[in-house]
Amino acid sequence: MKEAKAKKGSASTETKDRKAADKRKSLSVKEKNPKKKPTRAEAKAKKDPNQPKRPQTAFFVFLEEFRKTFKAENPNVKGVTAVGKACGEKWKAMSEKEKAPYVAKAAQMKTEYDRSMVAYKKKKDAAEAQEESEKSKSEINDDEDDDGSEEEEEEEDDDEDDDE
DNA sequence: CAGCTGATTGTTTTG
DNA sequence: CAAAACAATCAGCTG
Repeated sequence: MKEAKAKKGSASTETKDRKAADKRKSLSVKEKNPKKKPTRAEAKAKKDPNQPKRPQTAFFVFLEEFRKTFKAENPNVKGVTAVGKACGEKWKAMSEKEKAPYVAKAAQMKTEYDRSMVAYKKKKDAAEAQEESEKSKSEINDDEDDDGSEEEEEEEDDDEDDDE
């Protein structure tokens, strides 16, 4: 029943939000359209085992916790959609201050991701170099040795601004 | 039996 | 710069 696209009368609250939602869903995972060739598909095809996944956003961090709360009070909840919607509205209702801890957590995750990305980048760079250099042949050299060479350092400026 | 879908927003990614 | 994709989760449905 996916054809049931009838959105009926949009209950209440926001109504203009369905922009990237349907799109992303339509052609994201699973290639239904053989003609369509999403660019990412190629990258996915490779699916680098070392490529770190994207860091969860503050919303996701909040979502994880929210799910527990939501399910705790709504054990009858069935799918993720219910929580998603509820969380979405709640998230919007939350003040930045309340989101702050979640945002901070997300920022931390991003930092970790950044670190992983550097390591992955090095590997990737080496892999590409190897690919270009050696077209065919048996590679196989799996040893990790660090050689600090190029690293991107980011400075963190602490500026606290609190306003209510 | 096994795997995808759906829904939320935010960050990452690529063009 | 902007649009697209994907990040987690979980239960339900489909092949």
